[in-house]
Amino acid sequence: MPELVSTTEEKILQAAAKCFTEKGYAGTRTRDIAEEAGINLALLNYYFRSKEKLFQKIMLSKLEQMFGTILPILMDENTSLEEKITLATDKYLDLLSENPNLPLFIISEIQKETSEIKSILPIEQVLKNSVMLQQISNKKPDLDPLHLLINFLSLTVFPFVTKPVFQKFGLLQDEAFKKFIQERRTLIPQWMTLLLK
Amino acid sequence: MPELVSTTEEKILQAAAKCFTEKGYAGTRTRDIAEEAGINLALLNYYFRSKEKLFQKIMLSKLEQMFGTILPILMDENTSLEEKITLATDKYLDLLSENPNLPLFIISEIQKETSEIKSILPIEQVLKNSVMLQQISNKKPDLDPLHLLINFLSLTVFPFVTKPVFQKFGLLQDEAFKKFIQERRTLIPQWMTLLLK
DNA sequence: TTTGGTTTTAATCAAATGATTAAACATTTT
DNA sequence: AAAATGTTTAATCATTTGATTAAAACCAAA
Repeated sequence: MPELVSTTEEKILQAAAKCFTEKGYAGTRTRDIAEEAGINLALLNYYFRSKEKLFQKIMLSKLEQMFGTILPILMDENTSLEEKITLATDKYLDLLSENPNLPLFIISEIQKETSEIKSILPIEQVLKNSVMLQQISNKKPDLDPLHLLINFLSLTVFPFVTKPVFQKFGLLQDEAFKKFIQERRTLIPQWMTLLLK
Repeated sequence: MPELVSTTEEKILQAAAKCFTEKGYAGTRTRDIAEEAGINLALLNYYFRSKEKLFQKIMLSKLEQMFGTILPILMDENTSLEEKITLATDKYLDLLSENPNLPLFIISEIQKETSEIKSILPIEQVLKNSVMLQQISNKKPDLDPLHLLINFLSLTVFPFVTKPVFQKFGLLQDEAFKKFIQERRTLIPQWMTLLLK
């Protein structure tokens, strides 16, 4: 969804987000970003000092986009587990329909990354004490609740991660994929209910 | 599992597989591969002509590893759906435990790739006519069987794809992850049975 | 031991790439 | 308007990187 771009800085950020998420850090040349943004190559360094620094900015914003959406839902004390699941399904399918390669970008860059991300986003503590994990444990005391949380993420996120594979193999083109995701919007909560029984 | 390496060609192939799967095509320098293999840089070109050609060889072998394991199971006319599921779960959890970043490598490189992979691996026809999809359709005539196939792949493969993320965030270290996967070996068939009811 | 092919090495090339610089241009301040 | 500050540009630098070359080392057959 092309936002209205004004300042040079914003143009660079948007172009960088596009290049990095499509081609990864190593596969993106600073000249790609400059061209995509329609600016002079030197401006990139003028505004962001280096390719690495620019990348950090993009990665951080993508991490916030990815986890900022779902964490508040998982932490909410005032909703039931069922409500959390339908809410999270809806929010995530919306977010990922708009940003299909958001998860793949984060996953593959984190795998390559050597630096410490833990410090900027303390997911561990947040997740371990999350209300949702508690609620799952209550329903299924005999099972590590992480299984069901990962099942939920799998059912929701995995289709987007593998989208390029299916499309390259001629399976599930754009329209069909849209319909497919639309169907899962109601199916995933039903499936999760079954798994929680 | 470090195989016994003999010829130079094999050393290069193994080193290339390691580098490419860990750092991707763009993130790997031919010098990395040479160093990892303990050979002179020029030998890489002597044996494989170019980085690109070497990469194609690795990618093809990884695709075969990834799909060669499961396709025969999905196509088998002589096993029930339930047997297929337990068999495929076992085979895949074994394969992925040995090669944790196999799926992420294939997915992210295919996403970046512009070339045509369809021709070398005609997944589409194979999958669409697979016995397993038929068997799923028989059990759940009202649902696109692709949903359940993708659910199965999600439950099985997704944990490995997101492994680096969880580990970077201090969640699920090596031993815990092993145990986690071990648990899923029996859980996934149970869950699939529920979803097929 | 010589011969003839194969494999390996060190040195080097050309292109690509991240970054910098000095000057030009634009905008704001005085 | 002039000066000062901020932004943009073209040109260039220094490294990195994929690839090549010519010579050396190796090895099996004669």
